[in-house]
Amino acid sequence: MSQSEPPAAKPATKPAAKRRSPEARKQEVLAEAILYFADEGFDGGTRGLAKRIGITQPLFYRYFPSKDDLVNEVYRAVYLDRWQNTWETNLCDDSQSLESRLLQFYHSYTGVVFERNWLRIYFFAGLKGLDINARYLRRVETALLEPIWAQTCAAFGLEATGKTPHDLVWQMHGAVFYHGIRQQIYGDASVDIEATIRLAVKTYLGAVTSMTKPADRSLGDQHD
Amino acid sequence: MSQSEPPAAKPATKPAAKRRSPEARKQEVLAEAILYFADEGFDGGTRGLAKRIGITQPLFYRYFPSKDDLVNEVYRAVYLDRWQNTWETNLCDDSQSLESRLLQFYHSYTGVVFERNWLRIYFFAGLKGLDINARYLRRVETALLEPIWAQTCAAFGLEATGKTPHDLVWQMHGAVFYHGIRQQIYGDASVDIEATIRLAVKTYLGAVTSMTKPADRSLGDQHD
DNA sequence: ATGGTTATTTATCAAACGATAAAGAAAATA
DNA sequence: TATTTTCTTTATCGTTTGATAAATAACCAT
Repeated sequence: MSQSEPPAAKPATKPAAKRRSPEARKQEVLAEAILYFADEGFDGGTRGLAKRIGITQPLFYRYFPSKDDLVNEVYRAVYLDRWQNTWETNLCDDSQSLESRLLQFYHSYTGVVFERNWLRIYFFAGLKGLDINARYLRRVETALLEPIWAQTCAAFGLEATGKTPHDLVWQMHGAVFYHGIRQQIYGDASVDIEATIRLAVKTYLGAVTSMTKPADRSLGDQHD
Repeated sequence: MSQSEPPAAKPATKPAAKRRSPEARKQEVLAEAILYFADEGFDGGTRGLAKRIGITQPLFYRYFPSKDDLVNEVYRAVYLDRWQNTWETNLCDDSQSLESRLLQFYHSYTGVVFERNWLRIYFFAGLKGLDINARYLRRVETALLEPIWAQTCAAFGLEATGKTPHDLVWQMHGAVFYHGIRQQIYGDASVDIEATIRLAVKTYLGAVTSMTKPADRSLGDQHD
């Protein structure tokens, strides 16, 4: 720890944070808070976060009225700001095959969602009972899964049964999402994510196909 | 205190916990701790837990050396003790069809795992970086998913490619597990769990079937 | 009843928490 | 340079946390 400061022997008192504009400082705090709360959970102390940033703890209260306000801004930054509207529009773009649209969507979606900070904060919030998760899930359903099912019905000539997405869509989505959980929450980074996506999409389309021709073959009744 | 307390009217001071045997008391504390930590997370205070049980806070330290020790016993009680060896044996019972074995297994498995306390503690532990989750997941893989794949290969006449379960098994498992997450973590209790199980098993068997007859039909390449 | 054992409580500690007020120091203005 | 502004720190408050020691009270054996 013996850092040799050029101008004479510094008393080694404190680094002291450089003075910054309120705008820049607030952004810096927010960015570091995302990393910090993703690591420690929302019970992480403000002093630990301050040390990580290199400022003193009371400085937070110049930029955020309370810790809760900081936490809420973290939510907003992680969830709302990372939502890509291209997901929805690309899913409905008829110029490509449904399969390639799904592959492309999940490639982009998992690129955002299967990130350590995103997923951990998502579960921290869910366990804390904040309505953020339920609202996000509803948005996923209406803005992503419902279009997926509608597009599927259109591609396969099925009549859409109301707007609610078929359970098969939830299954595909769950299979992909579970991969991210294994990877980011459990720390199991074994399998390739792209392979999981390809298999989930292929299985989904295969299941829908076998829905269209009901008497394809008696599967599920074989007694080995 | 030169004053006489009214002898009749109960002072309404404190209930005072009834004296119990160490064995019984420890079990009671452990049982309540499971409920408490599932609600509050592992950062829940020992005083809150004490009030819930109806004892005073220092009494914990007669039965558990520290809070961490109590937490560890909660893990053990929730994960290890609820594991059913019948899962593994029933999955390998050839007298029933593979489909009914899978349906029966997931019915029993989700009955244990899709319980609020189990799942919440599971994720609290996972987010805290405890190795419990990784170990449990490895047990699921070796004791459940590998047998499922082996049985599947046997039923369909496939040669098992090593022991590692095919990704299709992970997909089925993930689809089912994701349902529990939506239900217990996000609070979305919309769909029926049994329907999810049936669909996941059916989709899995269908996908395996289409693996056996490769040129069944060109699925996944249709341009609507 | 009497005395010993032990389950439980009261009282208390040191540390860490979120938060506030006042002092200090860098930048901006004059 | 002198003065004002404002970003940052020091010092501190009140509360809550996990944990310990000593005092109380219930049970058991005699």
